[in-house]
Amino acid sequence: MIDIRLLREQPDYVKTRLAARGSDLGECIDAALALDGERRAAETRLQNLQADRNRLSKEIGRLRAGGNDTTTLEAQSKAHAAEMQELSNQSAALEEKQHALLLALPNLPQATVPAGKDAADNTLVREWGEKPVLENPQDHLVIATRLKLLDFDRAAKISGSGFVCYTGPGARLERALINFLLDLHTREHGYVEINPPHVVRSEALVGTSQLPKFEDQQYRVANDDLYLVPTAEVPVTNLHREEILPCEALPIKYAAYTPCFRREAGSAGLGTRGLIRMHQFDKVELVKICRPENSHTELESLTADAERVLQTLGLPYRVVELCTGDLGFGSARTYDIEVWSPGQNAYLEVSSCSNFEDFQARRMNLRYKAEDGKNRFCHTLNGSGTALARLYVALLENGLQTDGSVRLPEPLHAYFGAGVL
RNA sequence: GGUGAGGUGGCUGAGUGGUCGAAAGCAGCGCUUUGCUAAAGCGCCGUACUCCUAAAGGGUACCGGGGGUUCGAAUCCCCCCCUCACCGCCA
Repeated sequence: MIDIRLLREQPDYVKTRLAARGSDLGECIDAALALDGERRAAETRLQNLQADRNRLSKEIGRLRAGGNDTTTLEAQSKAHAAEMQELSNQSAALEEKQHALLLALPNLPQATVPAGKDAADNTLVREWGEKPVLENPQDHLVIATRLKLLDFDRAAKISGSGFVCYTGPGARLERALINFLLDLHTREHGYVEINPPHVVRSEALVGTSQLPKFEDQQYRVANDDLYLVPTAEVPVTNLHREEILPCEALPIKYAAYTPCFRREAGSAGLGTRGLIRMHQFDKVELVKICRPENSHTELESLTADAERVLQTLGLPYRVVELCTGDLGFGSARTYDIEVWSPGQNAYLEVSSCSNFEDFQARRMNLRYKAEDGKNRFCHTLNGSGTALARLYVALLENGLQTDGSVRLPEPLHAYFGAGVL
């Protein structure tokens, strides 16, 4: 959520920065500012009346204690009751409208984020690894079907399209990847492992800005008004919602595995074959909560931690920085890590490492107590430690041998128990 | 699903309808004493909004949320939410 004060004091600055995202939010901002003015006028008037009433009430108390008559003062105090009621209703209504508008505004991109319209304008930051030379690259779906790792047809029977059933060694490999990632991040990168609830309240989704704007992307459990998590970012970031953290507790680093549920309503990509885009997928997420002055370097190290996964597995990848037009709703800056997929002959996003600055923290009222005693908003960051389905794709396609088998990278052997599928 | 107990400032925890924004303690900050540490003493120490060009300084609101009673509500009444405990049912 954008600071209303920034909006009030530098509306044009906010407008130009948001305009870089490509959607014109000028009207929305003007509306919020107009409401702000109205609200404050009503509040000021109300507060003056309240001050008046408080003074009279005190006076009445004093007089009564002395046994004096107070009917005149009581009448005076009552005189403004109707107007006060009206003003109070007004300012509450205005406040609510303004809040709704503010929740609908995306985060400001950082000044250094390259300007651009869509993914085509993202900038290449670095590349790593050698693409394997394959005589006959195959799509992961072909490989997985031959090796009986996945069963899409039966998954569709029980859950509909967009779901997969991992079978036999296929299921075992998925489990191996989860363990491998959690161990890597907790043992070598200093993250604390979290296993959060997979179903959350709406407030949690508001906190990480999936709601109110992206309601139609969420799976809702109607009976209890709960939501299936679209990413572990939601429960894990919200762990400290409404808290004031001691400054020495920062940075907080969490790693969490959860399945992720997304309706992908209106998504063109859902037609994609295989594992690339599904309603349910596994992910190991990294979340950091840090001090504002450190969030810049924390994003770099978060990205490095996520890259380390691919380096350890020897999978070629590249890092791109998202341009202003491609940036997610809550993000001020994002690096995408894209793994090479020989079967698609393209790069696939596996990790999205974002700095939300204080955008989420303001929504969650997540603060820390600074050395000077002031409570300040934290900065939050996260990186999808890896969308496992796409990592899975990359492993199958990059590890394909001439005999049709798939060789797994050595670091996985301890988890999978065999080097070859 | 049933019953009970609770929700007060960063934390713990008092609070009779009228100087209660709220006792006390802890934590924090400052000062004094001290060679250092420790200890002790004294003082300061909530948040949001708002008025003011700004500072200084005012004002208002906030004791889970929302209504109500009242000149006046942390305190009385109603509804809701949440937390905890126990019981039942199921895994």
